[in-house]
Amino acid sequence: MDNVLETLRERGFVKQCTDEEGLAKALSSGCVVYYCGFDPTAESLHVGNLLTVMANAHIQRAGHKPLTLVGGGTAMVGDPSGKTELRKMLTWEQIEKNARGVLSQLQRYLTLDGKAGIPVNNSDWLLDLKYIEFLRDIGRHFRVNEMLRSEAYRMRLEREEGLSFIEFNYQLLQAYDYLVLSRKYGCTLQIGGDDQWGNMLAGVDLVRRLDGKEVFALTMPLLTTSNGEKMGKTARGALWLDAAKVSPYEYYQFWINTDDRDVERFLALYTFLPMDEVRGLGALRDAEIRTAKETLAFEATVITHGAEEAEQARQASRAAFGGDDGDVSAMPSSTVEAARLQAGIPILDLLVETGLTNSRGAARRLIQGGGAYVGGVQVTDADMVVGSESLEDGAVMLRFGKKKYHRLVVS
RNA sequence: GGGGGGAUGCCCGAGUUGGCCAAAGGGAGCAGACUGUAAAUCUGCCGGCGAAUGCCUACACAGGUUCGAAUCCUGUUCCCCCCA
Repeated sequence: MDNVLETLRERGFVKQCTDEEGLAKALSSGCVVYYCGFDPTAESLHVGNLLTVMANAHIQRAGHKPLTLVGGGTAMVGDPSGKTELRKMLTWEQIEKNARGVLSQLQRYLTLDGKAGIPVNNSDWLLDLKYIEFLRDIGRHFRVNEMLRSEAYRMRLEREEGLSFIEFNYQLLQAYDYLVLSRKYGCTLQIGGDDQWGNMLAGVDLVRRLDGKEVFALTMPLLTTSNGEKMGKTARGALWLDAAKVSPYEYYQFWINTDDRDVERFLALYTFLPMDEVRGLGALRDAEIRTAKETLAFEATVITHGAEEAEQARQASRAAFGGDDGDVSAMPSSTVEAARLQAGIPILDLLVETGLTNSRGAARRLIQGGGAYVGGVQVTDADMVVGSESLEDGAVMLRFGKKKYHRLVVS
């Protein structure tokens, strides 16, 4: 069994580890049962979660067994780690719904058949906990001074918003999860984002104290782009992995717009390409690096949405930006009745209806700024009416700025 | 429980001797130029509707004073700090 830890390190996944040597040894001497938690705070995962998902995939591919913990119980409480403010409480119904969505997404990246990988949900053991019992058995092992010192809580204590007691409990619950999984499945490794470090250590300590067992924790770095932005965040919010929220085309666009400086790093983290290929692509310079970005976008889209969708996204992307070749059909589009187009549709209405802009005022400003195009021709008049003369191959191609396209297909 | 402070547009943050406030400034975002669907830079925009010097909605929530309130008063909610 080759050393996954080395692979992870080489690809940039490793941030902190409780005992690297010990872990390397464990990983190379047999199948390790490991766990990684995802709190179902939304019905879909996003690119920010993708890093740990990829790490999970590498470890499973190396022959180890993941327990993917969807935190239905912990989501009832809410993790303050890395959060600058109290997040709003979710209802149980919402959490359950989210949990189903999250789990089904994880199945795209990992084999979770109950044997090679096992989905678990901490609502199974957290929801029925007895308060006093829990305090006596688990709570007494936690030192508040120590907890307060941890980065995760300190940040909140320094802020105006403060920290509520319910959030303060989060760490105990996560630590308890580790204990349960250790006992029930022989789990000996927890992985997660570096903001989880404190919670993970608490778990490692708890298992050692109660059961005298040595278990490991391994964190992934919290990525920021070279521009200093949080990875996976766009102005519109998170970049979701759910095709219904973010189409494969948009997803592909996100990746192909990667900053030059991030290309090699992202290829290593978000694709399964061998490292020598990654380095080769990362060495490209100037306009050539677009090739590398295309590879990144394609591979990343394959992993999340499948080869077929990725191919379509690539074709659409080429059609929009690369010239004439490519297939336009995967571009964002909507339909319009032939009769309506015949009669003519004001450009302002069209821009709003297609979602390219959210108000007529914004559309007007866009046109004044010269950023709107119909069929490749710049719109100069905000009162322009689009009619069937703008049709090309049964559709009208609208463009908003440099990067946003929309095909209006006649039905 | 007592006392003090605070809640402003996507975020941060001015503004609180009532009108000049759709609200300074910064960031983010969008567009234009330059480029390589990159970065940096410069320019414009940045609540909604609108052709508009116009209207509507907005400064935690609900009322009130006033010709007129983000700014004053009352109540409510939430947050922070000090004391218990």
